Amino acid sequence: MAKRTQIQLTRFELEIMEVLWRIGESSVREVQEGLQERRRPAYTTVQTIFGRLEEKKAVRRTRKIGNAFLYEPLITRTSAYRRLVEDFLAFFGGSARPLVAHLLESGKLTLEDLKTIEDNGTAGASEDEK
Amino acid sequence: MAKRTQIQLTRFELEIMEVLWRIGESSVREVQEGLQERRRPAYTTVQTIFGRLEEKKAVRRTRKIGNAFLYEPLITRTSAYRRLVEDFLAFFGGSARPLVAHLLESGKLTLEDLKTIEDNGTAGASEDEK
DNA sequence: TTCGTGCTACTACAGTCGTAGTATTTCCTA
DNA sequence: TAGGAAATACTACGACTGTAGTAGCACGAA
Repeated sequence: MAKRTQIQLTRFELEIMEVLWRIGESSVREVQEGLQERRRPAYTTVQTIFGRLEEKKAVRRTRKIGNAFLYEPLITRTSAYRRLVEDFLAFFGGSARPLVAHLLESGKLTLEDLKTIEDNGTAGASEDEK
Repeated sequence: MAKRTQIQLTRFELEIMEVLWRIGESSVREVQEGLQERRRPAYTTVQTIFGRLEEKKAVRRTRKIGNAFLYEPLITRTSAYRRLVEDFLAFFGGSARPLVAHLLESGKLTLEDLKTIEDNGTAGASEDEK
């Protein structure tokens, strides 16, 4: 194991990152405005989160425009979700199969879905880093 | 929707419940001893959690043996996990498909797995309440 | 050069969680 | 019936999260 991308993000931190991944390098203001209206906390709240994301090395300041800093993501979307999923999978003994089984049983997923995923999937997985 | 079984349990609470589901109605002491040795907190810690589980209406006291209370689960394993899964799914837009897609992409799940699940699954889902 | 506006830095706070100690009560046993 | 063991009841506390206020600095416009 070389590259520890094992950063644990909270729900809200992830929402912030989501915007950052979408619009790329940007200021606190831009990210705050990038959040959907409902669920848009105060500017300083977003700022606080940026501080925490910086500590966690999930983002970094790149430069200053006017008197505002710009931030860029330091981790990829995929790696963040990887961590999230792994943690979650721990509830199911660390293995994905019981989870999928549960999803089927509870009707969250149908056999149709699986078929579709099988057909589409895997081949076209690009878009992201390793 | 009739029966709100929407109780949110934390990791540790779920571990406690897991023991309770396994061994059935039992005392704090029994549950504590039912936890695997590593990861076995102080007796009073388990007790505290039982208090919280009681507040959340996830367990209730049934009777007293000696000077100890017995507890029984008020919710089923399935419903607890349902809630857990739903919350988690929210990260993926509430739908299971993107999650499964992610699992495949990240290698957590293989196409073999899916096949197996498809073959076994669904038919034999019994074991639990509605 | 002086303001005003916006941004940063710092501080705060309540709720949840994991963790456990202490004080008090309750039972059984000798 | 008195004593000790074990359980309960209550309290605490630090880390983490979501939330935001306030003080002060910086930059651009006038």
